[in-house]
Amino acid sequence: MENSKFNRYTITAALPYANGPLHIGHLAGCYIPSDIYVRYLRSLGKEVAYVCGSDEHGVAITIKAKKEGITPQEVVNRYHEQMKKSFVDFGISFNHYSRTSSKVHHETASGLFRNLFEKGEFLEQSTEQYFDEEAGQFLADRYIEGTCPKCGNENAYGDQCEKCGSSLSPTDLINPKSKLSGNTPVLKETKHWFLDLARYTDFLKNWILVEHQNDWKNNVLGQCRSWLEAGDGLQARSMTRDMDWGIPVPVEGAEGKVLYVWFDAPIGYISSTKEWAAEKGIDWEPYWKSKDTKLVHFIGKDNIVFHCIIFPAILKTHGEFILPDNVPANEFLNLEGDKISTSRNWAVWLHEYLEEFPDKQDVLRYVLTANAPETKDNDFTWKDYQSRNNSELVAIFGNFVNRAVVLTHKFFDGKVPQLGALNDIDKDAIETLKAFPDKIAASIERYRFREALSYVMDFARLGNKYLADTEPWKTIKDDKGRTGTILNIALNIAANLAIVAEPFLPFTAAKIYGMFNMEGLGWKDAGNSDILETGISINPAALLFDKIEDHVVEAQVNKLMESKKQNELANAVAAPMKDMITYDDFAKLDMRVVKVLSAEPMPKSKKLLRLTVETGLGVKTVLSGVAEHFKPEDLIGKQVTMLINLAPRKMMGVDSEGMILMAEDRDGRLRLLQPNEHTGNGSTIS
RNA sequence: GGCGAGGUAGCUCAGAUGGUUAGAGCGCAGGAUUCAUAACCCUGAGGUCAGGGGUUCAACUCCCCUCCUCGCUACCA
Repeated sequence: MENSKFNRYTITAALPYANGPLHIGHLAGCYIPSDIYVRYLRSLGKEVAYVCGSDEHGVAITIKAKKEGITPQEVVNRYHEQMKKSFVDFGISFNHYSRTSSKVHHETASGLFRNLFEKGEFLEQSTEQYFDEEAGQFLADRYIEGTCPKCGNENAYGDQCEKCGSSLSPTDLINPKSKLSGNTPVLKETKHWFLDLARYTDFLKNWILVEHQNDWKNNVLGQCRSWLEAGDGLQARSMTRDMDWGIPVPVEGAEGKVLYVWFDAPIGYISSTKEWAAEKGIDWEPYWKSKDTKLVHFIGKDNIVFHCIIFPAILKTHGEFILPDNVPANEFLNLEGDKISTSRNWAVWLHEYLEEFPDKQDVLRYVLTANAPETKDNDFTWKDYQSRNNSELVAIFGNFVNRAVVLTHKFFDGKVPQLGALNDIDKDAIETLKAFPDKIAASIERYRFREALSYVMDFARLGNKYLADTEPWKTIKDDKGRTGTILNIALNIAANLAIVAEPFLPFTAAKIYGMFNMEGLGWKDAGNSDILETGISINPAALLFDKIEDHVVEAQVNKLMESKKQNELANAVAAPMKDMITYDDFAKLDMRVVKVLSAEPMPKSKKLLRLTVETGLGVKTVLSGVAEHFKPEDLIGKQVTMLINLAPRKMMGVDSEGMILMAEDRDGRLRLLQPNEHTGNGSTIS
């Protein structure tokens, strides 16, 4: 929407989850884009509240705490401080960085819940959940472990199996065990409060798919469409959980229950704004309730549903709040071709980066912006990092500023020389200079930061070209006045460059401001060719960027390869032995050697093959999830091992009458188990 | 399989509402230059715009089908 109708801005960046340090994916996903946007707005002189904070609730944190033998509060305290420091270190310029364990946030979130509750917005539903009788509490999905019904992994969680990636519900698990006591949990009834999202479907469809069809990003609209237009519509979502870590549900009869972390997290933006306003002694409400406030949520694509569907539904229902004008979600950043992963240590950690690349925050900011995953997943590679540093930041940007300053010191004693008569080259350069700020601004306002940044580089190129065309090192020999004119213009290009680069490269801009003794300048000054007054002294040139040598990035790649090796080593440990069983348990299994008669892909399935086998007791049909490992012709005619007395199970409309046994390698590859010589079909195995 | 997002020069990516010889940066090859961190500046070579149909005077851009990648979702008894 047009900015002219807005008098203030509330800009939010996704609350980072306080269970680990920050990495480059976090920066690229939402903190750098939001920071660029905010710095630009401030440069324009706009009123901005840029808020964020640590997301400290949720089960994952309680599990981590338990594992380390400390309290959840101790876990979040550790990461809250570390993340907060990383943001400061990288120049992410929040007005306020809060945390969801704060008092203000507890009050705000329960207040909002209470408001919806009193309006009768929640559906109260009782469901059966696993309960640990010894610990006396209901178990979150993640607190239940058991055997994955799909791959047999004994350590699958109640919500998903990390080995085969299936998403599960706790009742799917075989032999569920409580992670609290190790006991088998029992099913017990529990009551929860659900937000009936289906009621907002029409409103959301109109608001997102009609009103914002032209100004929201494609990937965001697509995700919303897939939720809003799904066959069975929006499902009611429980806004409460049985847990003791979080914000207590402020309703009678809700003892031992807390607000769902995704209910309370976005409200953290409001709480953070409140804290900031209170410190500043101003009213927070206009930032969330005035129609002339522009609210923008910067997030990663994993958060789209919460920020475009659930949170707006909550705000809308409350009635007093404004809705986001835009939710410019980024896609994901990969690292050297692989998905970034905290648990696999496949990441570039911000705190480590700064230790190894001190004072190079802007280089990372630059690379992550130039290659930001704005429209699709992108890959960060150290080679690209090096190349962008050396051939763009050093060779174009840094080099230009350095040339202008060095020449000025060489020929004019470090004082801005006087502007004389202008020729066509000068006039063209000044014209081009005037046009850049608007061009860059237009891209920023459309959330196209990589494009905006490329214009900033073009601006630096203009400076280099101007020097190459005018050749002041030649004119100095017989025309000092002309040389002065050239350098005056070149220095003013550099000064302008600092202003438009500031949102992207704040540390570098500050260095240039320091070199030129510039103060109090903003976007409104950009485009003028007389920012630097004649006669003022500028400081000696200091290099803005340094070349990065091959061995430096090679070391980084090696470091990553090392963690990959460590992971393989960790995975190389064979799965632990299952519980002891008796011979009788074993004897119940009827395993046979069978021969595959036919095999064909199951229509409409990626993973299933439909096999018919001769069991010696007749032909049986088996559906086997091996289509990604074997072609039908790899199996036909082969003898394999089969469990034949497994109860039939219908899949995709076909009864599967047993299970083909496979060996699974640690890399997930499957192998057939075959007798070493031909054996009669139906031979027993014991 | 369903839904969503992508598949454009060696690499990373741009290409509103369809319209002249499809663009940029990097890399590469020539040239020019020496103020500058051998950097800058100029020129050039590279693409049947995943593939196949269709609509149109005209399609990278619209429609249909197929293939590939990624995300969510279902199916590994």
